[in-house]
Amino acid sequence: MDKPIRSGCPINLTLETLGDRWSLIVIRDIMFGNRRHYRDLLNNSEEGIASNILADRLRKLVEAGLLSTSPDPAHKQKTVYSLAEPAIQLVPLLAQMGAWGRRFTPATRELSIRAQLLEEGGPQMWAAFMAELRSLHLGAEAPDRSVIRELTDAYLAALSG
Amino acid sequence: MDKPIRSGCPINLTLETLGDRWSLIVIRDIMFGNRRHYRDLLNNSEEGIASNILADRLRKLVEAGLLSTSPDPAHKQKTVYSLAEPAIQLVPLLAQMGAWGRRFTPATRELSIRAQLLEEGGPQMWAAFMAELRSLHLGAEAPDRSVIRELTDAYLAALSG
DNA sequence: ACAACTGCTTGCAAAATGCATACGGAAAGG
DNA sequence: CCTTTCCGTATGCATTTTGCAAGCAGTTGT
Repeated sequence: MDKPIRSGCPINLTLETLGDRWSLIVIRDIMFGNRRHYRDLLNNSEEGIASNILADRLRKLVEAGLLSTSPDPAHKQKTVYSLAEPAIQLVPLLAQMGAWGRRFTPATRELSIRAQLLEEGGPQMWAAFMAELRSLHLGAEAPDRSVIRELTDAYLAALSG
Repeated sequence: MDKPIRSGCPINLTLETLGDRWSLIVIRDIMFGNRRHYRDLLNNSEEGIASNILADRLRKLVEAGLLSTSPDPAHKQKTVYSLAEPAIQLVPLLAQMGAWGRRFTPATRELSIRAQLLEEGGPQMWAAFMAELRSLHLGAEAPDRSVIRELTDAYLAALSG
């Protein structure tokens, strides 16, 4: 059942886990958009992910230990998807991806604001963001600083500006 | 001919450029292994890339401005592949990928040594590495520090240790 | 002269992706 | 209640991507 590992190189293994067009998109939406349900991820997907692909990726990411699921107490049919610690530690990777994309791809201004903030904030801001994610997803204590609010405010300001 | 862009998000655009199983593997081998020719990339591939996939990726990466080609003065049939500036600026991204893979995947010890060094070296070491790559690939002046040698020495030591 | 090597292509099978539609059950609105 | 909408998927099917083996015309080393 397990597909064979191509090599023990950490870069290769990261690619074998996350190196497709959708896995990191799903994690990005959960992380930055706080989308916790399947429908939320499906309908508010900026890129228009297909329903079967989304279901498949969620299943694989749970299997790989990057996400966890729990029933939604407020709605018997809903499943809540949460980031596990390995996914939370993708913050620096996603920050670098945003930084690179901002420089070398035709990213739009509004969608680049958050990447810019996260790049300028550096490792200190990433750590604050991860602390906040541990609070939102793992039940850790809430930190003082809300990076998500900082990012969202900047994004909304860019939209209206 | 151009495939349509799915969204202007910098993370998505980075994935559309590099988010497949092989593109970053090819860049990694050129960057860390200094493999500059097609056969070198094909035969010394740790992961066993297929010849048609390699040819396709090299073509796409050149098109995307990440690599450039030049004739090899010493061999009329050989093409030299060089990293362009956008690829050199993937160093921080690859460093983060190595760091994540080292923590959360079953990476082998020997192949993780370089990732560990690059992680511990931090942005300062990344900058030195990029300066060295600009010297090797873009004809810039040679820097004092050779990060490639540091990495290779550590790797060879790990092999024999 | 000849074998080995150069970058790359071709044919073809297998797998992944994309899209529309369907699902049984649960919630929401009248 | 009763109907509509919403829930997280599954299914069928076409298209695209990947993977593997073999081949090719020209160049190089022996």
